[in-house]
Amino acid sequence: MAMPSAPILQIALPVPLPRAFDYLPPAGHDACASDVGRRVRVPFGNRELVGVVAGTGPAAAQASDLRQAIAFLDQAPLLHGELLESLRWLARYTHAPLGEVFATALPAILRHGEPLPETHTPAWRLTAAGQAGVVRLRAGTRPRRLADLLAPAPISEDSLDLKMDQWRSAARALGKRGFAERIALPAHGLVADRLPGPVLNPEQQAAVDAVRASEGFAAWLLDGVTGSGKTEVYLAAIADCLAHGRQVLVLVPEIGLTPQTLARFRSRLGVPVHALHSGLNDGERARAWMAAARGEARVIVGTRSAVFVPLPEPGLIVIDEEHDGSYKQLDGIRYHARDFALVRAKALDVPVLLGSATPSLETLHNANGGRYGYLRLGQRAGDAQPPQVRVLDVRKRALVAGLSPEMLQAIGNALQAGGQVLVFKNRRGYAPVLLCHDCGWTAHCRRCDSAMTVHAGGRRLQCHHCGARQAAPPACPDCGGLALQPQGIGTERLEEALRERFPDVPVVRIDRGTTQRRDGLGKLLASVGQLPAILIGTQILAKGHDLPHLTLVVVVGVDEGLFSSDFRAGEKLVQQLIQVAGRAGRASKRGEVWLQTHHPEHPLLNTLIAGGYRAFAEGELALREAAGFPPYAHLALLRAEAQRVEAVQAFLSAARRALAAAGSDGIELHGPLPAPMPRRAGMQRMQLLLSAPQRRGLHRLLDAALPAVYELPEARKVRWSLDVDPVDLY
DNA sequence: TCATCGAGCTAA
DNA sequence: TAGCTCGATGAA
Repeated sequence: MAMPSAPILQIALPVPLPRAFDYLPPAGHDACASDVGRRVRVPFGNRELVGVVAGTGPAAAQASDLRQAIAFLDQAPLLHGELLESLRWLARYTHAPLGEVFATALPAILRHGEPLPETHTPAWRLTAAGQAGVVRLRAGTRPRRLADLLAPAPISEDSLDLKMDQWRSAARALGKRGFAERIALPAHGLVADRLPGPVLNPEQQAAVDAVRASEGFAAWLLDGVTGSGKTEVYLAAIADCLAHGRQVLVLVPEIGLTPQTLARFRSRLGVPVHALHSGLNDGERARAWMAAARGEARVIVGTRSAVFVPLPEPGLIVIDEEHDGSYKQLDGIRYHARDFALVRAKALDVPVLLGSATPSLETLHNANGGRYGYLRLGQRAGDAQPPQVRVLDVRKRALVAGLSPEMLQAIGNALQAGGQVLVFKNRRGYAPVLLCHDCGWTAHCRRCDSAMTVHAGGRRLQCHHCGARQAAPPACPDCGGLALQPQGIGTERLEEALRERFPDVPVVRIDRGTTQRRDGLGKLLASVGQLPAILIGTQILAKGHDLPHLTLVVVVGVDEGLFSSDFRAGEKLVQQLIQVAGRAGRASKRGEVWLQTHHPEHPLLNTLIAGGYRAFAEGELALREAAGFPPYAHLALLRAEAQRVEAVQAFLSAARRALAAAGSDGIELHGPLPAPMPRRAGMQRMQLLLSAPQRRGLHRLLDAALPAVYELPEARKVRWSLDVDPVDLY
């Protein structure tokens, strides 16, 4: 069809093959460099796929063997400039196919080839006749009130919902008389009311000034204890960017993006704030993404995947709670949103602000090495005082649902004094194990190497790893005995015990179910108000909502985290402890935090109590350096799973040989070893760990060896994936 | 004899 | 990854 000598399109397709595919351009088009980044529909096997043009090239020798692309889907490239180049970088860094990286970055609707969505918001405005005729409308009526609202400027339907009841019928009435009309307005054409913020304290002001003074790329660590007012620093820095006509991207952890957070940003910035998170449907996500691409969205607040929004007029990237684990994607393209945001900020030449009360050791290491600027907020905002932390030795104590008598006493006292109590236990369900007291049998998941968690007061069993559920057996399946007992404590059991002990006080358990619904947690907390109450929960409670009446935080079950084999377990435990502890005493009352443990002498606890997070982090960094762990070494984990262990073992052994053959450069290979959970959802799992002193060498080795790994015959028999910078080794 | 299932292969 | 082929198995 096309001339054999015409240039061809190199197209990245969403398939797990590490190469681009050559096509002839669609009929009537000549391929040229400006096609790069456009979406195209192409025949692939006997189906059609949507891909993105990754490049153009000279005609292959047998151009007539190539198939022809069906059509371009966009007039102009959808991916271009900085975002396109950063995504290419990400594909190289994760050693993932470019097409899959593009597919991860694009909203689902665009990935599937739908046309670009309309991003304008429906709004109402007065017509000229309306402007002139307002005075003739009877005062006090709804049409008159609406007309008065609309007189200064058009208002979006969303805002009208907030400003006036039953405005729709009034709008219809005005419309009928030709006084008002419904229009589509770009988001930035709308102005919201803007509330003034508090006066910044000197530390906050210094932080804002430092970020503002950055010329081009600069990374800033904002190290501030809970309640020190990091958000006010973000808001001031964002407002400054907006004033200079620049866009801002704000990344927040999965559970940090509450309606309250958004409302605060909206009311304080005076511009529309676009949210991008898992609660949105595909259409809403695509609209927010496109609004950013068109420069209509000025502030984008989103979770992990928001790191992929285009920023044509960038000014600043903020990463709140930068240490949070939810920034790492655990399947598919295993990117780290914080790290990718840094790469983008550098490419965009804008500052990036990393906030945390408990910075990750990677980030601290960068700050210590002078690569990141260091900004500290030492004092709590207002007159809030830091909580008092006590370690409670519960050895040889009679425990009620895992709580010692002193602890129950303390809870009682706090309630008596009119305060609220938070009980933190990082274990969902009723009990972690169901045990037969006669023969020692325990309930295990049939498809995983793990115990089933007891739920619903002992009536149901659930596997937290594969989601399997079943009714709890009435008798022991092994010996027939009736002595089945839930062992250990979960949040459900704590709830039961605390209700019994404190019958006059509301006891609220917070779990996935209660928080999944739109602002379910907010409603739940509102129902408690400021009366004495007990809140029970897992990590979910550690951040997000303000709990101003909390005077006591009780942490049960520190011990499980103290002796974990994962090298990051200590860091995670301490971060969690500090996050939870930070919930106490946010208002004028000084809060108390009690940690209950069987290991009061544990060095981790001692360091933490005596020196705080800083001391812990310095000690931990020294340990990591001595042991050759990140951030002093660079890891990559090759995982594989299959029904049969032999297949997994064979693949990883072959992969190891391929890696060794590519030259080792001081890189250590560990394994193949069984994964910490060797069987999950019926699959046998093993892994091969690569550890390198230098990042460069690690990537050189992977670049050299991975093509051979893709081609291994053993690879066909397993599902495998590579995770560069794995967060946990599971 | 036909239908169904799973393993293995290919895609430009 | 998705869709297809091919060979083995099983019910009628």
